[in-house]
Amino acid sequence: MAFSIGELARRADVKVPTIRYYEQIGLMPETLRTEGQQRRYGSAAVARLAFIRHARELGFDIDAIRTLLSLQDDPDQPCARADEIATIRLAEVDRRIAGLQALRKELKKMVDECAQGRVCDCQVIETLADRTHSHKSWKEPAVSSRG
Amino acid sequence: MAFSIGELARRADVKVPTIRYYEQIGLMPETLRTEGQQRRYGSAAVARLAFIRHARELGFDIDAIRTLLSLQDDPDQPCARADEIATIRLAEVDRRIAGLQALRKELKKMVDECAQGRVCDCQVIETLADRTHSHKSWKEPAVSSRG
DNA sequence: TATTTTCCTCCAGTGACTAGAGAATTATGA
DNA sequence: TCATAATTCTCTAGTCACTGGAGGAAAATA
Repeated sequence: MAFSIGELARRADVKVPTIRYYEQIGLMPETLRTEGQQRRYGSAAVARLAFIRHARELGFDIDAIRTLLSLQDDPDQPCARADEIATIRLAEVDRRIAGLQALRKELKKMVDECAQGRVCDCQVIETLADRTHSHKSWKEPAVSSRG
Repeated sequence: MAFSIGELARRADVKVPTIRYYEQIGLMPETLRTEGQQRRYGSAAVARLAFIRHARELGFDIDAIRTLLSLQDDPDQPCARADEIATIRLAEVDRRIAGLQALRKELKKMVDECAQGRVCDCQVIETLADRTHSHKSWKEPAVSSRG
């Protein structure tokens, strides 16, 4: 019932530096320390961290999670605010899916039509260079490559 | 046929500091300057910037775009490399769409089932707190809020 | 000419981590 | 009990692709 940051990391499936980062920005509370200043956690920390992780997976940003956590910490409030956050996020996800599907179509066309010849006739390059293409205001966020 | 950075920004629909940033990282070449050191561009710059912008919209990262641009600059090479980049990106997009659709389903369920009561019975909070939920390895990148 | 607009460089900040240095602490095996 | 190995500590800096501001100079307009 008092385990290390590494153990917490394993149990909640979150990296160790990420836990320290969450503590630093106030998402995770400061916790007990050993005499040697090492952090020790209990099961509540696992639950909270799992909550955060899950919310991150669902694409909520830290600020939204902060609100969600404060709601969870004070469970007698009406949940309209939590619902609102989730609803906003849902609309965002819908927009994103639509954008990605348009993107997919274009990429597919590019790849399919590439004649595997010289660059001068390459459809991939052609398509990208085509300024007559309709520009949507939608923008995809950067992709973080992870192993 | 020699316009300012602001005009280029308008023509390619890219912000002014972004153009300077692209020059700094070598995506856009250094360009002519006036006596007073102000940048001047021609139509080639518009085309190149539009190419970059379009590629970014399609979710290519800067490194991929660098490769694509070097291919475009040297159009006698085989286009297998460009095709490969686009193919990799297509697979990535497919994965992303699948992930977002799972996410969407979960969010929808959360919102639909929220009884608009107290937080203690809120489905949104419940779902997020539920550690029995199956954790996928897929992770959505952070959302940049833009106006 | 006077004013306004646009431009310049440089530096710092964003979000959500991730990685590394260098030292201290804890756990394990003989 | 001690040596060693694994883990942890703090602190700093780096990632990506920009974005914004300060303070000043140049260009465009009235």
